Amino acid sequence: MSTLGRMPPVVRIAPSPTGDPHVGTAYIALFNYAFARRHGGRFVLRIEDTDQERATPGSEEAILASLRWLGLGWDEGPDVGGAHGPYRQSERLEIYREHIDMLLASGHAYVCTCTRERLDALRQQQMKDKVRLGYDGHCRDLQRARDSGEPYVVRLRVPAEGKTVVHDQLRGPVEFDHAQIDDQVLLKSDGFPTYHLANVVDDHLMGVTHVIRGEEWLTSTPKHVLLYQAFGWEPPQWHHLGLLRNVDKSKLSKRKNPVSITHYREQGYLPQTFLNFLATLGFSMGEDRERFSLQEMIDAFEWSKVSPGGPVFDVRKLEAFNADDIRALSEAQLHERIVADVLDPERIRGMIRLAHERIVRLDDFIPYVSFFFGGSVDYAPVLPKLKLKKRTFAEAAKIIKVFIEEIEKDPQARAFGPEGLEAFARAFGERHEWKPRNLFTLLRVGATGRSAAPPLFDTLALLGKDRVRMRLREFAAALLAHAEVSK
RNA sequence: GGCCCCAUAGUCUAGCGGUUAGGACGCUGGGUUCUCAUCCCAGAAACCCGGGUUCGAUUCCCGGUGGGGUCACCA
Repeated sequence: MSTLGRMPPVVRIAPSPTGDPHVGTAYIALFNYAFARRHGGRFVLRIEDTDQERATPGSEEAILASLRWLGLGWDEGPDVGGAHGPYRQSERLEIYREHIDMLLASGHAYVCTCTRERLDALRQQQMKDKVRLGYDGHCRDLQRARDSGEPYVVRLRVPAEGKTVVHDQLRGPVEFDHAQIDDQVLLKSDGFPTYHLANVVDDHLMGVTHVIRGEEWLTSTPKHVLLYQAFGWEPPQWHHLGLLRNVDKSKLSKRKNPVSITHYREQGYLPQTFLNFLATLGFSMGEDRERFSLQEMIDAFEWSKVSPGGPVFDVRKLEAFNADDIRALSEAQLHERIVADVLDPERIRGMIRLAHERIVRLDDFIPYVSFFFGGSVDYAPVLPKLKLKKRTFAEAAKIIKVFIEEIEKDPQARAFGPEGLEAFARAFGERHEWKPRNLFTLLRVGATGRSAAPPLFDTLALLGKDRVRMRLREFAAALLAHAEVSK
């Protein structure tokens, strides 16, 4: 019989610093936090920075700041320390190496020297033959040496026969045939562990008793169970929460929705309101009550009150909650919130820098920078005046959409700094045969709703990625609508 | 496509074998208000389909359908 139930639980949130702090991270963190606090347990924050290619500078700080803003504090983490550190996976490489040695020695893992080319070809062939995708076990029984100088990875030796059952606390037992499970890479050729290895080793070493995470992990959980068994450790209790969705029901993504917590903060949603809204997505108090504080959620938290489906993140209800809560604030409190979240000194300084040479009187400042605030802008006044120089409105809409897409594919543009954006935009224009002047006009109007604005790339950077993306999406739609009526 | 998860109004949800299927957002109509917002009242709107089990299924079981996730040296 497990002893897990009697000990205070230990849970964790394990974000990957690959971009802006994601709403989904806050969502998962909230449920972990509420569960831990409900039972007097520990909440650990661990940074999963094992992907060197996707690591983004400043991302870790932004994630910590966002969670702190929401009031989801952690007991152990990279900034506060704790008994099980370090709390950044990039600082735990030695630990993973030792555990890889253990698995190799016990035969639960093996060295694989297959090249990318071979694996790519294999995948192509499997897709062509319409058979299950996955590693074919080429190196499985070959006893490859690690010291030959040849690049290698280490793979999990999944038993050929049988099955593994994941006892998900929200969904009941879920069975997976071993024939369905790939020989997962545990150690990459750059010496870094993959999520699967690092996650299991760290969770065990940090004493994590309950893994509360998104449903996207459910299908890889049998691999994790196998790893616990290989090490001879007792696995934690699994809880896979439904995934937040876009309005079209697909997994919440920046392509279709603003997803950075920073964006919601700058838009002026109150932290406790934002949390309350997230809580109603999947958790229900009962008694027809949906307005409650974090503390009230903690006091009432039970898994039976959590539903497994993936809820749509519909900002309209959040808006209603927020309006309600703003009304309930005193004037002093409202003042404090506006100063802290909307008039953030750093953002204001950025606006002052841009307005400095362009205003006549001091109070021109507010109207001049007004487009930096708020969400959508009205394109109706500028659309009739927009000159496209031999391009149709449909073409313009198209290029805007492609622009939004390609931002994410470019590391420089993704970071959303002025220089990176400009370099990207110029190259983008060349690639798609759009003159900078015409392309930039389009971007300016789309992002600001004005034909005259401060230098484009400083402006975009200061507006923030989510706001720009959201407005450009709406602008593309407005261009299309305009094309229709002017036919 | 294989495997896995999920399924009550447009959206978030309550329900845990017998209910006029409840609440919230949104929507519609009306009232209060100099306008707007607030506030108040009223209304339209849901159990995916087909088989079982049962005296009785929204509720339990099976199948289908639909949606989602996942199949990387990303997490």
